[in-house]
Amino acid sequence: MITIKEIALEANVSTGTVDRVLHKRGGVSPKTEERIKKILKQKNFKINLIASSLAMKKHHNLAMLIPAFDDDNLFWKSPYSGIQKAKQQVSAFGVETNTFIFDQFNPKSYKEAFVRLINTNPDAVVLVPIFNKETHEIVAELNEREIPFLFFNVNIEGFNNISYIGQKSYEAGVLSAQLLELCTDPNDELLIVQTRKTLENYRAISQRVVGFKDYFEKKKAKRNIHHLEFDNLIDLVKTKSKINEYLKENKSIKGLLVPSSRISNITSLIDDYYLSRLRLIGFDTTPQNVDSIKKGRITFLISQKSFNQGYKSVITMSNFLVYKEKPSQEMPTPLEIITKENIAFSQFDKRRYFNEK
Amino acid sequence: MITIKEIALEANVSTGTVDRVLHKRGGVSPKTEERIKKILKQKNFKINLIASSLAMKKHHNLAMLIPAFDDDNLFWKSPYSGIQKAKQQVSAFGVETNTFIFDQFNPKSYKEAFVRLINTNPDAVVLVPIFNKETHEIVAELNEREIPFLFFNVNIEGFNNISYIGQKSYEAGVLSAQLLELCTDPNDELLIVQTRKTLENYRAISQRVVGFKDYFEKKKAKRNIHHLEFDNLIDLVKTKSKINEYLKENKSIKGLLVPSSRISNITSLIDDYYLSRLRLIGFDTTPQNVDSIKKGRITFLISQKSFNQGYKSVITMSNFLVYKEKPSQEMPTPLEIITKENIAFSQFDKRRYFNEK
DNA sequence: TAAATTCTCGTGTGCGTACACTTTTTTATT
DNA sequence: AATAAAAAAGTGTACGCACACGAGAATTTA
Repeated sequence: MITIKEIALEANVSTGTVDRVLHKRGGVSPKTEERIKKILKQKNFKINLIASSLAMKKHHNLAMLIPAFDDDNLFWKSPYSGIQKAKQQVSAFGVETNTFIFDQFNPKSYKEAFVRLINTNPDAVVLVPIFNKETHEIVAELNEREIPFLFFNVNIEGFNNISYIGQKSYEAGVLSAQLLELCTDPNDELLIVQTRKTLENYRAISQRVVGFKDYFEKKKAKRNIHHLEFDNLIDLVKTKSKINEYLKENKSIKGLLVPSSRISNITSLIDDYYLSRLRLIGFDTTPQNVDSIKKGRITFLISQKSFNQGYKSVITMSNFLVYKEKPSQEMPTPLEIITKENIAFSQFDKRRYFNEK
Repeated sequence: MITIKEIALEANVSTGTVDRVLHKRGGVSPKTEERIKKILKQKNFKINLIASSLAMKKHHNLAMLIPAFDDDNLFWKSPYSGIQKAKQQVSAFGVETNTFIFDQFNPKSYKEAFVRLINTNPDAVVLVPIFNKETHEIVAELNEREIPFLFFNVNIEGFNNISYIGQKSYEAGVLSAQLLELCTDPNDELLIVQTRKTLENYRAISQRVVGFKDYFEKKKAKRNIHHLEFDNLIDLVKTKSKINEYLKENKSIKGLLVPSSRISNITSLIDDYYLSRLRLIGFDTTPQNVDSIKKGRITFLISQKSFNQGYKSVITMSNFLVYKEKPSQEMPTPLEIITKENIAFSQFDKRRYFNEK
């Protein structure tokens, strides 16, 4: 391994001068610079990132703005865990992470959390831009202060975020259509069960539905697709009877799609009698969904590996801060297909990744 | 961030003593050790891995023994790429990696490559134990020299390898059965197409077949399962007529399983007429298979993420060398389900992982 | 020739590791 | 009980490598 020292020796300068060339900090005569650059190239010098990180020890402040999770809706627990894991790792590089939590159904709490966040003077921000209007205000503030930011899990187009890390919703919908097509007959009818707009990340969900429908239209494989929409999931008795009633009346429905992470809430309401004739597809490996698929009450889950999303967001932003490494504008998460038979192997490997880089 | 220095100060000892406690190197009185441990815990001390790696800088020699790949069989290209990537990362930690290649159909070349390998005096070995008898000899030598080793991709039981990193073949077979069951009707018949014993990693392939059959037996979902076996894939004309003939005669066959990575070789022989009525499942994302699935000539691929296997093997062994971190005896790779609609998102993320650990 | 500017050097810093060395404690011997 | 010898415990510090700053040297400009 070639070190700066060796380069310096060869070029008849000190390590400091080589370092200044490496980091383009100026103050080196063109002649010397050329000479050093040539030797660097010739010897194929690569900065030792370990030593580099140790020496820098700049303190960066990375702020996260993400929704809270609770027993009722555990979806956000998983990215949160990913963030926690990444946090430990980047801390060795002098990147401190502070997480600010908001209520995903309350735009006001989103703004308030952001105010708290911005008061800590972050060097970069990772956020889940759930609310459109408020995000405009937040981004305006970030731009004014020239703070780089990236979106994760939820995307809104038209901002200068340095990256988006998350699922492509439309494509996820297409995939769910393909799977349902494969495991039903051409004449079977399908049912989409949705919850009301305000209950979830509506943009992603509706994109999934569009992708789902487009799939059949493009293939000219006409299917009769039914819709059921519920205002809430609180009045379970009413919801239950409504959905079972519907399945009773429409005997040809053989496939069910829940385009949100709520599929296990839905399947728990369906009578076993109807359940047994259905193929069921949902999204995200929430603890409840995992439980349901293990029991055979869900056919497929499409996972967005939200643990990895959280993890990757922090790592990506940290790399940007520490190494000025620009990420690609979009980093789509894999569309992982989960069934009863492979779920045991899909869990994120909780052991340390390591070394890496 | 708490440093060793601060701990030492607090405990009234030198940094050397703290270090000895941290690494259990002995030579510390129980009383002092207790005191230091208490302070470590209380202050929640975590080793700064950056500084640690820099300080160690021992030079480890990690040797790899893996099969070659060529245009005809590209399977081993992917783990090789994973190894290459990991190589770069661990090099910063003073772990050098040397790869020795052998012909996967030639036991002699396996032994020969090993002789070359052992002459470089490696500190640890990562290998693909394709040949049973020769592996016994190799392991004997490794044990005598007390060189730790791990298996990847191919497993043989009964050795003292520190870990196995790869797919669980039986479970992969079970999964393929579930998928075929889901996308065919209960009365449809199924066909398994195999190549001859010597052509591939036979152990894994037969385990997949066992898993496949067990799935239907355990569910008491009797299926008529046909078998076709080919001696080679060279006499394409003969093979082609044989397989099409068979499909012609057995009109109820609606699902096809190729339990190796050769599915695209097989599907390319099948007439479109028969292909269109079949659901097809194969293994591994070789370039040919990827091409076929994109064209819709394969329904499902079950990928073992062999890139990751290679990557993980190197990382795991490197962690063992550098940090004495014992891996679990078995590290199963995810059983990734690939379809036409999600393959674009399944490619291993080639960007740097980073920082991690 | 003095002053200003540009270039280069030397070195302390980050933090943990490991080895050579000194100090303390224990054990054995008379 | 005194002393020597051996073992155990603990100390001090050079090292890994890149980074960046203060200061000095060389060059240019006034």
